[in-house]
Amino acid sequence: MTTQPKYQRRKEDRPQEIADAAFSEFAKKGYSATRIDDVARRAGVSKGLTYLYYKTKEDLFKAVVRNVVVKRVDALLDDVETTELSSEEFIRGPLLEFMKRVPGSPIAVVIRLLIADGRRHPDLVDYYYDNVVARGLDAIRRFVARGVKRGEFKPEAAQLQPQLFLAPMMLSMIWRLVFTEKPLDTDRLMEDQVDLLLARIKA
Amino acid sequence: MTTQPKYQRRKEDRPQEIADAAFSEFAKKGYSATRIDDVARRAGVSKGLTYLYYKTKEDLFKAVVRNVVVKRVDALLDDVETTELSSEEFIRGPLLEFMKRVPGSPIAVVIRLLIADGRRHPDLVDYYYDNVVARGLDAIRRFVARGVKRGEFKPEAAQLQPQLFLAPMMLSMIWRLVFTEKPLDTDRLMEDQVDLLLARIKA
DNA sequence: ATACTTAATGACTCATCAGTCATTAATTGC
DNA sequence: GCAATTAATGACTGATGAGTCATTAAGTAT
Repeated sequence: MTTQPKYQRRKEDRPQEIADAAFSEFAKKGYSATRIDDVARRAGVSKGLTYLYYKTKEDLFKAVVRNVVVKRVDALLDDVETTELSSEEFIRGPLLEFMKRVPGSPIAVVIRLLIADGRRHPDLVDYYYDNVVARGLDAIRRFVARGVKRGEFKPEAAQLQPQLFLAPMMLSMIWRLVFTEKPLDTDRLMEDQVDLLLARIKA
Repeated sequence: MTTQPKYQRRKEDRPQEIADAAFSEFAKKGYSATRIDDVARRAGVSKGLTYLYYKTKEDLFKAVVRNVVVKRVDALLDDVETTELSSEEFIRGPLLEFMKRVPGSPIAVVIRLLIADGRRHPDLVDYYYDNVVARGLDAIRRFVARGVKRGEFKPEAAQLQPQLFLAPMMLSMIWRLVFTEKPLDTDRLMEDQVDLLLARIKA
């Protein structure tokens, strides 16, 4: 019987594992109610190790948010730029699908964390705004402009605030976060908004 | 020179004063970052007195939410029932005005608290849902139904989810809470949504 | 005036938890 | 194999803050 080691050294994987565990804990309990001890236990490491890779709890929090955010946004934005679909088809297809997924995704969790604790982490809010919100809104604007240029949308469409597309998604997120068990057909909400908007802007 | 007393006994006013102070502190820092000591100082009383009127921090939190909520909702709902205006006039007038005020009002602060800490206070969420959300949604539904009956709206209007009216208000609230300094014409957002909806449902 | 009731105080306790660091042991290089 | 390196541990510290309670003194009744 070989004496099995108490642990293995895995300096490449630990930071990611700790960040993943932290995401789960933050998602479950929010920032301040989450204890580093719990994060460590979930990641299967000691408390001390967490501090080897992340100097403070705040550092860990920021790493988690950046982590979750960066991965998700790029795919859709690329899609917007390269799609072969007509504007209406793209909106009713990939864009709607994306929006429907958001309220149940980790993005919703990050939003909750930003709402709850954003004021204590202004640089994080800025980061999120620059990398998600600004880019997303800009993509919508360019997409609509392209539709106008192609003659698919009326010229006035360019005047619309892009947030109008996202408002039901936002409400759906909040609804699910707060009133988890109360029913709401969030998919239909977003479909109806798309209908309203397309009826208004289609050429 | 009369020796002036160190304090006055004002058992009628203290609870309200403490709740008001707590609202300000919760609004500024969120639930868990707020210390009872700060609440007491702001209310001009000692920490111990807070515990005379509110057994725990959680009790105080609940009192604050109920306090803010109850006052605001009734006025508008009465208005919906008794207005002499046509449906469109009412929507473009009093309803829109109300919605525009919400993102900057204490209601927004309560929403933030519910998003951040609602999961630890499920009975509070229920209370809020029953007294604000359910009543508000129901009022919109009845209002639309009345418009249909009067021939102002198409019959299909009754099928709309009332949340569609509120989505931009929700987004505006969150935007202001998180991205305080980033510009967004939240008033126009709500006006545009009302335009979209009226265009769809007007008879 | 005097005794009584209770609003109000603030020093204290106790639990929690972020962050430290001396120690242990897995791995690497020779 | 053996030493050097450093990933990883976990007991400890110090600060913080919720909640307590013995004490004080403002108001009230007699």
